Amino acid sequence: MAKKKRAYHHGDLRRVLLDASVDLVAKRGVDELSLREVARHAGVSPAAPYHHFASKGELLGAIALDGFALLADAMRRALEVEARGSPVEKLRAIGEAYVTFAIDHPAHFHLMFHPSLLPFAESTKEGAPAHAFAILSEAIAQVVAVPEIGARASQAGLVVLAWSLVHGAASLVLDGPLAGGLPELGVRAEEVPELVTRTFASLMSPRPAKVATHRAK
Amino acid sequence: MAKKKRAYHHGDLRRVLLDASVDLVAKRGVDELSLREVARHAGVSPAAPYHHFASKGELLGAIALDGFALLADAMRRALEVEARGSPVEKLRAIGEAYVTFAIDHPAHFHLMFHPSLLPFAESTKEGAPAHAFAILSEAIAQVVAVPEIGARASQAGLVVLAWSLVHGAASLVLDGPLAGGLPELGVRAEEVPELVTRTFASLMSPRPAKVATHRAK
DNA sequence: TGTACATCAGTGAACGCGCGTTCACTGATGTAC
DNA sequence: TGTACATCAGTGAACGCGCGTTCACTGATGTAC
Repeated sequence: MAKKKRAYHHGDLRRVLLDASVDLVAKRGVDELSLREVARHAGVSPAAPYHHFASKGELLGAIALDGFALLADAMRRALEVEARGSPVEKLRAIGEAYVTFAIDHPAHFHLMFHPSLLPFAESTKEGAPAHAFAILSEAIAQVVAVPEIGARASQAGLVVLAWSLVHGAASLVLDGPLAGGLPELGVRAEEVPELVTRTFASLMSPRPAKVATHRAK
Repeated sequence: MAKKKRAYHHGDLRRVLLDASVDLVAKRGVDELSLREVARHAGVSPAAPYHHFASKGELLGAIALDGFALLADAMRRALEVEARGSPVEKLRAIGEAYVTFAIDHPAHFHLMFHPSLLPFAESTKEGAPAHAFAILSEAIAQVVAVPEIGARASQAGLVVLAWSLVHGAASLVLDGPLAGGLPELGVRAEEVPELVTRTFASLMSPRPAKVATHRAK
C-alpha cells in the first residue's frame, strides 16, 4: 500500500515493531495484543521479531522503559516552564504533565504499569522510572518546606497523595468511567489534567486564591 | 478433597462459579482467567457454566455489578460511622472505604473497571454504580458548602479530584509500584488508605490541624 | 401415593481459532585480503 | 577492484497449547393428575 519497497534486510525492523506495537496497544489494549499481529502489521513473518527481541515480553518491556523516559522528560519540561513559580505551582505542573502524558501516550502508560511487565521494567532500577520518581520527590520536598504545608502534611503523605491523584486521573480518563468526562458536571475529558491539578493546588495554597476552572457558585 | 458429595444437580453452581472466578482473578488477574479454568475449579465440565451465564463476559459482568454493590455498601457504612463528623471527615471516611474495598476485594475492583466489561456493567445505569457515585457526589456537595473550601474548589473539581485520588491509590497499591509500600519513606502498603485520605483531609481543613500519620519533621 | 412426562442441569466430545515460539532454511550484506 | 566467506536478518512451515463455545446426549428433579 503506502509501504515502501525495502531492501531484503529491513534495516529498521526493531523500530517498526516497536511503533506497530504502540499503535496496536493504543487501539486494542495490552491484552489483545499478539506478537503475530505486530509482525503482520510490520509486514513481516511471525518469526522475524525474534531477531530483535527474545520474547514478546521483552518487546513490551522495551516500550515501557521508553515510556518512563518520555514521562521523565515531560515532567522535566513542565518544571522548566514553571521555573520561576512557587513550589506548589511546580508540583502542579509536574502533575499535569503526568496526566497529559498518559492521555497522549496511552500505550506507553498502560505498558509501564502492566503487572506482567514489572520484571522487564524493574530490571533497570537506576534508570528512567527512578528518575521520574526523583523529580516528583524533589518537587514535593520543596512543597513540604513551605511552613503552612509542612504543618499539615508529611513528605511521605504528599508523595503518595500526589502520585495517587495523577495516576488515578489518568486511569479514569484512559480506561474508565471518566473517558467521556463528566457531562452532568460539565467536565470534558481533556480538561481533567488541568482541573484536577488546579483544584489540588488551590487546596494547598496557603490562602484562598484562584478557584479551579469551574468556578464555585 | 474437601468437596462435599453433591446431588447430580449441583444446586448452587452459579454461586460456586462466581466464587471460583473471584478467587482466580484475585490470584492471577483478569486476563489470565479462562472460563474452562473456572469450570475446572468448580469440578464441572467446560460446558456447564453455560447453563448459568450466556458467556464468559456475562459471568464477569455479574461479579463487577456485585462489586459496585459491595462498594456502595462499604461507603455507606463508613458514612454512618462518621455520622457526627465534619463534611471533610465524612468525605475522608468514604475515600478510605474506597481504597480499602479495592485492597480487600481486588478481583471485584479489577472487574469493575475492566474496559472490556463496560458493556456489561453499564447496562444498569440506575443500579449500584450510580448509587456509589451518588454517595460521593453528595458528600462532596457538603464539603463544598463549607465556605473556606467552596472558595477554593468547585463541585466538579472536587469530584474528579477525590475520585482520582482514591482510584489512583487503589491502583498503585493493587497492581503497581506501591504494592510493597514505599520503604524509603517508611510507608507500608496497608497504611496507604489511611495515609492518603488523612493527608487529603489535612490539606482541606480550614486551619492546620493534625498532621497525617507521618509527622512532618 | 404412583405414574407419566416435561424440564432442568449436567456430560463429554468436538469445532475452529490464534497464539508464542522453534526450526532448518536462504538470500542479502559486510569484511578481509 | 574482485573474490571468498562469515554473519545477519529474513522466510515459511510446523509444534503443541488452551481457549470459548456448540452440540447431542442423559440422568435427576419437579409437577399434574
